Amino acid sequence: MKYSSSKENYIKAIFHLQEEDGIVTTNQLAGALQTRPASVTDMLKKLKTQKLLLYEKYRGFKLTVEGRKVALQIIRKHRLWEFFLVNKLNFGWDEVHEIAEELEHISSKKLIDRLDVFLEYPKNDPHGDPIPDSHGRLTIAKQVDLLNLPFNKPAEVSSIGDQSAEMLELLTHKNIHLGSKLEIKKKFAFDNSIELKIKNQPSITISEHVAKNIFVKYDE
Amino acid sequence: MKYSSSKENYIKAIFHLQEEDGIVTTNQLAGALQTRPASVTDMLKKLKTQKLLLYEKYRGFKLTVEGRKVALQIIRKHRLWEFFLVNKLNFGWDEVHEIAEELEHISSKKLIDRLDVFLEYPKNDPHGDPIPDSHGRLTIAKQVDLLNLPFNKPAEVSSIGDQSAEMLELLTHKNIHLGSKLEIKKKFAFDNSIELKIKNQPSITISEHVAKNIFVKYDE
DNA sequence: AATAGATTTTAGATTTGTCTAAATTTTATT
DNA sequence: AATAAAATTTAGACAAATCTAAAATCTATT
Repeated sequence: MKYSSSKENYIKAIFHLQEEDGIVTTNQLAGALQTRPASVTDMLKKLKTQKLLLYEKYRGFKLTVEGRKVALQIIRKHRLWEFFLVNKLNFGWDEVHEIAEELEHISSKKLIDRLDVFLEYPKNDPHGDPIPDSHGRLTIAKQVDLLNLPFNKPAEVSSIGDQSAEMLELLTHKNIHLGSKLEIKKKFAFDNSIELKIKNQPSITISEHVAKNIFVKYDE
Repeated sequence: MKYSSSKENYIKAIFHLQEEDGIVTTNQLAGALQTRPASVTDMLKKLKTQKLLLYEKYRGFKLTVEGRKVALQIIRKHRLWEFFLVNKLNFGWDEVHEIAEELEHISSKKLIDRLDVFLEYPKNDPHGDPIPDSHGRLTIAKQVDLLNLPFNKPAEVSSIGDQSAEMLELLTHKNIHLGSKLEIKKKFAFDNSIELKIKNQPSITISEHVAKNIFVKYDE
C-alpha cells in the first residue's frame, strides 16, 4: 500500500504522540503538524476508513496495528537516510532532519533495504534514536558509556556526552563517529585507559576521561 | 524556486522532446506523460505564467532559458541518483529508473552537490547518458573504445559493447564497472593487449578483444 | 445539574492537478 | 478555397488537502 506524503506525515506524527500519551487529541496533532484542527479531523476520517486509525469522534485516537507498522517503516526510512547523510555525505547531525523529511517518502522498499546493507545495518540515527529493522522491529539495545561496555562485545557509538570542540577534535583524529562499530580489547587498571578496535581500523587507546563520554549501544 | 513533482515532470519531458524536435506539441507531450491533452494545456498555461515556457495557443511550445535550467537540474539529480543506485547500492542498471523518478524531486541542492562529491563527479549515468554539472552544464565528452584512448588520459567507463554473461563475469572479476575511472599505462604491440590503472586499484591487463568492448568518455 | 469555556467537528470554499465532453483552431485534401 | 479530419483549447467537474467560520460536543466549575 502506498500513501501520500501528507498522510504519511500524519501517521508518523500520531505515532510519536501516542508513544508519549497513549491516546492522541486533535489539537495536539494540529500543533505537531502546524496545521488547523479542522484539517486534522478531515484526515482522521480518511485514516479511519483505511483502517490505519482507531478513532471515535470527540474521543481521541490512536493507530491500529497496521497503522503502527506503516509508521515504523516511515521512521526506518527517515533514520536510515539521516545516517546516510551524516556518515556518507558528511552533513552535520543538525542539518539532516529537513532533507530526511523528504527522503522518507520515497516508496521503494528494496531501495531502503539496500541502503541498510550499504550502511551496514546501523542501529541508531545521528541523534541516537533507534532505527527499526526491515520488519519494523525496534531492537531494545542497551546504552552504556565505554567504561561499562563488556570485553569483546560488538557495539555501536550512539551518542557523545561532552560535545566541546576539543572532544570533537580528538574524536575526529581517532576516527570515532556516531555509528562507528567497535569492541573493547583491553582495559588497563593502572589509569583506566581502554584499548579498542574499530571495525576496519587498527586498534587505538583512549583515556578514562574520553571513554566516559562515549556512549554505545549493544544487543540484549 | 521550488516546483511540484508534477510540474517538474512536465518540464523534464518538454526538455527531452525539444532536444529532438526543437518545438513540442500538446499531443506529443500528452503521449510522453501518459496524460490527456486537456491536462497538458492546463499545465502549459501555468508554466507560461511562471516564465518557464514560450507558448502561444495552438502554436506549440518550448522551454525558456530559465525552464531549460530547471530541466537540467532535474536531469542532473535523476542521473546522479541512478549512478548511486547502481554503483553504491548494487542495483542493476535496468531497475533504477523508477526509483530515480522519485528521488529526482528531492529539493535540496546541497544534498545533490554532496552526493556528486561522494560519487566522485561521475560524467555518465549507468545508461551512458551524460550528467550535467552543478551549473547545469553538459560536458561534451568524447566517447571511444579503450583501444583508442590516448595514454595517461583520465577517462571513465561509459558503456559496454558486448553484454554477454562471459564478458560481465570478466568485468566483475577485474572490478571494472560503469563509472570506473581509469587511464591507460601501456599498450603491447605484440598482441594489442593493454595495461591500465583503475583509480584506487592495482594495474591490470586486458586483451584487445576486451578493450574493443569497453567504451570510455574523456574531456575535450 | 447547569453552564461557560475549550475542544472538536461540520459546512462550505480554495488550490492543484486531473478528467470528459464540447467548442475552436489548424492542417491537409479535394 | 472549401471542408473534413486532426489537434488543441475551453468549460465544467472531481479528488485530495487545506482553510475559515459556525455548530456541536465535551469538561470543569460553580
